[in-house]
Amino acid sequence: MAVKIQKPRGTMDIFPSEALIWQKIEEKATDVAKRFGFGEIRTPTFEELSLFKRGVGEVTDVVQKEMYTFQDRENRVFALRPEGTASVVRAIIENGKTSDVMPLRYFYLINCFRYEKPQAGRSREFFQFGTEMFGTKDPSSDATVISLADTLIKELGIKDVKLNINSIGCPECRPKYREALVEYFKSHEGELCDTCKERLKTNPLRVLDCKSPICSEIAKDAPKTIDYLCDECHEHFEDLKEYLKAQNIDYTVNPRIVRGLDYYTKTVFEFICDSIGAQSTICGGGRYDGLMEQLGGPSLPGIGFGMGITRLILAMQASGVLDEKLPEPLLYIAPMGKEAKIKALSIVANLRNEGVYAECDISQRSLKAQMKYADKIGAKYTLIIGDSELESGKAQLKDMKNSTQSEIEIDNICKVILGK
RNA sequence: GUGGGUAUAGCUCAGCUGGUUAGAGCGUCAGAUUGUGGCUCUGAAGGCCGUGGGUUCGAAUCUCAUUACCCACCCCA
Repeated sequence: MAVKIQKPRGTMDIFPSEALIWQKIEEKATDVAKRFGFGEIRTPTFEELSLFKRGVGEVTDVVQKEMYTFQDRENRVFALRPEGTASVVRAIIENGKTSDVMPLRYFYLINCFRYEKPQAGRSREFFQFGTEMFGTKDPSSDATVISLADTLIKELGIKDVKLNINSIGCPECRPKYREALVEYFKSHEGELCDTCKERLKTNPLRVLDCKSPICSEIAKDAPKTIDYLCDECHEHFEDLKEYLKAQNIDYTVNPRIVRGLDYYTKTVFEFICDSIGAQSTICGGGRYDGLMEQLGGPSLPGIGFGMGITRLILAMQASGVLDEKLPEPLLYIAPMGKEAKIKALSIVANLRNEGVYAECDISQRSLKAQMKYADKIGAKYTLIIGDSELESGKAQLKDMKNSTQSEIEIDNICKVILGK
């Protein structure tokens, strides 16, 4: 026997009944994005490795230990995209979209790849709905992008979601904050967990959202970014809060949310759903005013978010709103004999051309088996065509729900069915 | 990368302290007097018990390794 081949670790197979949920989310996301003036953008699945190094940040975990990189035949080094933003920025610059009407607004539905250890809500190939807006630094644009995410989450029926917002400042004010933070944690260095001792040197901001009880207790009294914001960032954050209120969006200011991608500035936010396990962030995003310039484009402020599709599905399951059903045929035709089969195929073809889901036997099954099959696939009506029916031109149309039959002209079947 | 748990039929699971041909329910397919589904009944297909070593007269059962899955850390969507 041949050796079985398994799917790569952390990937998934999706079959029709589950794909329905994906389709619903994709349709809804596309629809909501459209209402906010966002158009779809599609970019390559892989890019030059250096794009992500420069875009996401050389010292981030994502770039340092989670990328799928490879060389092609000419020894060019590429990486499967670990996120969507860097590619969009690259595409905007490369295609001169920076001369388009501002703000630029794009959304995407993509697969991303990160070499991680799989767990609930986390896989190696994962899928996200993302949006990017460039060309406005006004806080009302932050509020608009957050509203887009909020609208989609609500329309998908997801319950018990909390919006956390924070501001992590700009290159102007962040160094001062960082300094104060390091100083504070240094005074508690002995009590911190080992990873946090390390983080204190590499990325002190991350100590803030360590989940170890001791660290989080210490972090409670740590200096807050919002107390160290420069005037501009402070005003931006205050305005954002006002604009969120104006749109009836509930939020919590959480001074401890810190994003792991380097490009964020000022506003950062997360939508959190606690009922789906440890990976509870269903949407994360923020402002990245320096990214466009960082990647060789003009200085254009930007803001956006990413939403994990599988996490949305988990959240929808937890909210009990998954009721998608596979389509059921309006008509099933059971032909007896070749002449009848020819007739059945022609009727079914006509109905399909009219946009109706119809089936007839394609497996040489007995009549009894055909009726069973029609029942299993949920056919609304069945029609049996045999020699006598062909001769008389009339047949019994059976309503499968209440078992009633009515005589119809075979040549009229399309009209009758379309009227149902 | 670090921990903990799990692995028997397509699915959900039995299988007592190692003992002959490996079990159930559901599902699939086929039948139950020749052209009518749902209920019931009968039958069939489908497992080298995740994979590879070891202990033993004998391993689904004990042991080691490996792979995958689940959960958590980490990180993030």
